[in-house]
Amino acid sequence: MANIKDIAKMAGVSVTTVSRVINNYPYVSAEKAEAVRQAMKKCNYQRNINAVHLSKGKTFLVGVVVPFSNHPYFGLLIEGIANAALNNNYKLVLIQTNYEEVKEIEALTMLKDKQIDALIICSRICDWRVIEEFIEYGPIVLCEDAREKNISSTFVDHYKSFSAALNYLHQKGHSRIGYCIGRQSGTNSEQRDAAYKDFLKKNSLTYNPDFIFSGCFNFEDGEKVVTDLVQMKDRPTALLVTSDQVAAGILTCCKEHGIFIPEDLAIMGFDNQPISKVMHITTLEIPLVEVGRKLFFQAMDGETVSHEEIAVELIERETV
Amino acid sequence: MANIKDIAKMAGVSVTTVSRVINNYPYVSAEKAEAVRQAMKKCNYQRNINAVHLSKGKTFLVGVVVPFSNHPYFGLLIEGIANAALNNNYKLVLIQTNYEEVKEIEALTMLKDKQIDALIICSRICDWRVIEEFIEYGPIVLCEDAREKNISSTFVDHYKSFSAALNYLHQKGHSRIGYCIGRQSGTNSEQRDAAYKDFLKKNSLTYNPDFIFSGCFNFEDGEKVVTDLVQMKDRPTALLVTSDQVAAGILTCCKEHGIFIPEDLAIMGFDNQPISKVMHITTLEIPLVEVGRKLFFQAMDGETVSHEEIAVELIERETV
DNA sequence: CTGTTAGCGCATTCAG
DNA sequence: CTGAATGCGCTAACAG
Repeated sequence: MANIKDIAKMAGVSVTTVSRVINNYPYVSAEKAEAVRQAMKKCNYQRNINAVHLSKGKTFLVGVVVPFSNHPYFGLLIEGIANAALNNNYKLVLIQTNYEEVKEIEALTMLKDKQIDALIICSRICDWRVIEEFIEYGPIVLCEDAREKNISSTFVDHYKSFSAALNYLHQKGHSRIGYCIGRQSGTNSEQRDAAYKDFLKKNSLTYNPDFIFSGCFNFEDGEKVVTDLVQMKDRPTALLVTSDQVAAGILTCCKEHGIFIPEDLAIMGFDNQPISKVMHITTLEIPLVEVGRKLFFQAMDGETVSHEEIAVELIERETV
Repeated sequence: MANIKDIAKMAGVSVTTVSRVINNYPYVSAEKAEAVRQAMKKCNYQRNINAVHLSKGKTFLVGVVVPFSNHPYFGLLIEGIANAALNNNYKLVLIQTNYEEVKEIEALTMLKDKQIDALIICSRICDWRVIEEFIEYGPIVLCEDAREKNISSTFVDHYKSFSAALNYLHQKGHSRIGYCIGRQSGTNSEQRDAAYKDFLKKNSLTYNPDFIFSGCFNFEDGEKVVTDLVQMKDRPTALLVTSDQVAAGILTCCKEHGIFIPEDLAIMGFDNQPISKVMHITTLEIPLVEVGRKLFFQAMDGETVSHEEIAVELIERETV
């Protein structure tokens, strides 16, 4: 395949001139520019982007770390990032970690390698100290409350929003409240658990470990929850479910087991995914696409560290 | 940041030797190797991957084109590709097209640019002729029946499987059968439509355009279908739904409208997504993760053109 | 086992 | 407005 030198030769100019027309620089005479364009067309010339990257020290690639890509929560986040990226001539490198630390380190290494210009971690698994070692190599952005840290983040204050949800449920008359969550570790989960425990304490309620269901990621995980629920003698009367998908699954399975919503069990979802609207699930809206967009722009602005808190909104429907 | 030359100088060897230890070549004396390793550690050396790429003419990046990433169908496909890729030291570049032709061309251009080593198109929007122009630049793999074409593909024969599903429904006593589909164009959709029309003809049934619902991608799209259904005087008695998500949405909304499944309406999904199991939806299983895996390996094997047909399996549950 | 040297393809001073 | 020369960081003949 033809390279810039070939084109230069063919057009009877220097490589510099070719480079200039490729990059739309001014100060090239019309005739030479035209000659170059002719030559390029004739050879079906395409510049080697790797050479550009090497030369410029930039790749226009941004890495995105997610545990799974086939999950609506991350799907929406990715969508937001992808759209912003594409509009800014950036491409996305998706790193699916399955929550394996090694994969996340691989992603970090890509930043160090300069294979990507910046890294967005949608859900962190590595310890903060290992992340820290990489910040000198390029912008790293987190989707969790990192106000204490010296890297940018876009996040919802899960302590605050979980508290709000809890209080909402309480004021609706519930005092036996449980919650469903994905993984138990992680900043977000820890914030929620803290909110939960503080809520309990404040209202002099006792902590019941059976009321906490972890490993709840997808619709189908709602089935396990209901299976457990059915076998409990003292069931919670309300459930805070950190994903609308799971809430939908619970709702569906409850119907099968004759558990009426919200009479027997109040359910509150999270995210305001489309499914929650169809199923009339009361939920806490999180504008994930917008979060993704913001994450991207923070990743682009490697200079300044900023922390954007995203407001959530309670959407009252029919499951509480 | 230190480069290979600095390390060479520091270790008192040549760059080649440094390169050799970096790449674990044999034939390097233990002492020199050790000296190099020391120097690398001391400088926290990291090789610039772009230089490697330029030098080798390879990027270990494979592009994946999907219309949306937050869709369970593509999510599963991506998962399969991503896992295979990661196990083979390849990274994934995700190109979300939203079914815009330009985006797909951008992806094709990345191949031409040599920014990616191969391209997997999970759902094609471009005309075949434009794809064709790019095959000289690197392996392009399609997830659709491309047996007539000179590029590799992994696919299910949608004509065959749709026919099988139709016959199954027919033999269950249905003759008023409709179907729900994502987009109407595209190889897969056309194959299905052909199967549908042939089925109708063979059984002397009349074609009713109202029985075809397009734009059905997600759970929430089931709502529209049911809204339409409710207003029809002569409803179909069975629906073939090309996505379990949509089937689940239809099922859920039907319940709300007092339409009993399968008595009033039989529903058959596609893919055998987890949600179909929870909701007991009869479906046609497509091993998407496996499809993704195969796509990746075809993309890697740029030499040979192969076509892998994937068998589907009918999973009988309770909605037919 | 080791080093020299010539690319990989392009961008970018710096003179003219 | 133009081009020669240099560098980006690394790999891979090739010669020893």
